[in-house]
Amino acid sequence: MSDDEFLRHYDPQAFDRPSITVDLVLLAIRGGRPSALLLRRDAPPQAERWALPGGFVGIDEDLEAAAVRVARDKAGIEGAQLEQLYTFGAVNRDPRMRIVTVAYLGLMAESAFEAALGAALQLLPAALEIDPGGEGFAARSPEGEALPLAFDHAEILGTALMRLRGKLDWSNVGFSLLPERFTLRQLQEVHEAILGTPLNKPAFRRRMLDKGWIAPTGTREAGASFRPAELYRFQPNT
Amino acid sequence: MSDDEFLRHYDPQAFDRPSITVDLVLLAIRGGRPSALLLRRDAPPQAERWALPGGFVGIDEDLEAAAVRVARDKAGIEGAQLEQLYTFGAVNRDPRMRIVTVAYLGLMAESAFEAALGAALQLLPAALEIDPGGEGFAARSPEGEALPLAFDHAEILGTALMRLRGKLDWSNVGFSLLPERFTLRQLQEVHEAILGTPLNKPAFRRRMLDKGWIAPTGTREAGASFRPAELYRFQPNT
DNA sequence: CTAGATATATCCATATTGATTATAAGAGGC
DNA sequence: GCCTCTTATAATCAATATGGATATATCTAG
Repeated sequence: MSDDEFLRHYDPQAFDRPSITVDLVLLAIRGGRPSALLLRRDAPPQAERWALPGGFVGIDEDLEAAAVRVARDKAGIEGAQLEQLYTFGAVNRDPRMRIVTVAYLGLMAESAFEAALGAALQLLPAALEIDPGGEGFAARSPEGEALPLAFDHAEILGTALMRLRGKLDWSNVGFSLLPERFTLRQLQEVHEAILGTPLNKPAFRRRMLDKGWIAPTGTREAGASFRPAELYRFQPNT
Repeated sequence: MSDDEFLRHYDPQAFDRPSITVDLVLLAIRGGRPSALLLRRDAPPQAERWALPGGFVGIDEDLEAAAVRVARDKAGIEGAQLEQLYTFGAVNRDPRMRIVTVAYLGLMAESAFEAALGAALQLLPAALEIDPGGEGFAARSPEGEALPLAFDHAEILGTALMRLRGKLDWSNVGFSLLPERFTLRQLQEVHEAILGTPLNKPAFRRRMLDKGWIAPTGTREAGASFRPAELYRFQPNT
């Protein structure tokens, strides 16, 4: 069934007010690149395109509660830390009917990302390649194919990447993408993946330590064939 | 009619999906303080409390179009420059029914603010006194009385002030609050009003000029009984 | 022409940043 | 046990940005 055929059987005037959904941008740094969890649509409209996990907001459900529920039901993620991103409400963003969606951004460590992939087999990890020039990006499958995105989800993902870059050096978003204990090099790699540019190592160390956000744990990374680095943990500012 | 009495005649289950509204935070710097345009509610619920201008989003209306329409119809502001602020959707934020509201932020020069006050007589200019400590604020009438705010509109206004502070030194929000041509001292006063702290004058001048955002016009301010200052205009970065 | 007020420019001490170089600490080969 | 390799961590220096103070310029009012 094509999009056109589907729409012929759909009554867009069935309701007189917009529906409200939440859509989730669930991100981790995977192999040095920001990556999002996407679902392949198997029914029209936009069949075979890739979409963000989402769902309708219940009449007695807070927006954030709906987002947490979608994270659990569609991505197998329990107790996700979600932040409201932006609300998308263009009239024709969904061909079926008027839907306003509140996008949420969830950040997780690579291990949680892999766990979600294992728990919900329909999920695909899409690497988001940031254009060197600046604004745009491309979503690619693990095999390197460009992924066509459904509806306005490319715009939502782009907004998420911009938000991430903007908050990087004054908020704790960097730590949300790392395990509880991490080395300074891992932290720097996360920053570099988000910014898309290499950073100066000593200056980065100094800035991070001076901010007072991280505390050494006294333990060191294991399994390296060279000098192991100190493990730090995130410590909200006093 | 009290709120309780009103609610007894209201059926909160009349509809099965949330309604969507836009609420507008219309700000200017007035007499050295951030000030917002508010409307006094004359009917329950929350009668006699002060509310942000707002309205329902039409089924065939983009979110931003609805915000522009509300700015025109309820505040007499034509062609407002509005930026989406945040979406508030707590289940009980409105006692009548489930309403999700998308808040928009509009900045204007003091002259446009005064013009709006003259055009829509129901509007009240509320000065927003930022608590010295940090987060909170108080809304005061021109006579200095504390204004009780309706629904969650205090939270919305607080979010607007935080957004304004956050964007101040890397975006053009400062210029949106000034007339087309302005002196460096006016620009500094706007920044000080938003931050709530005095700023170093030579350092402020240097930073603003170095950013390349402003260009001298060659004309000078008039009517001063002392040396007139150069008038600058905003020039988006090349 | 002078006084008063404010704009604008200059100067210096200090903090921050980019970049390079030096030292420390572990693993593994011999 | 010692050497080498690799990376972590520290130290150093120059360049830049910032806070604060002072000096100079330019207007109005009288």
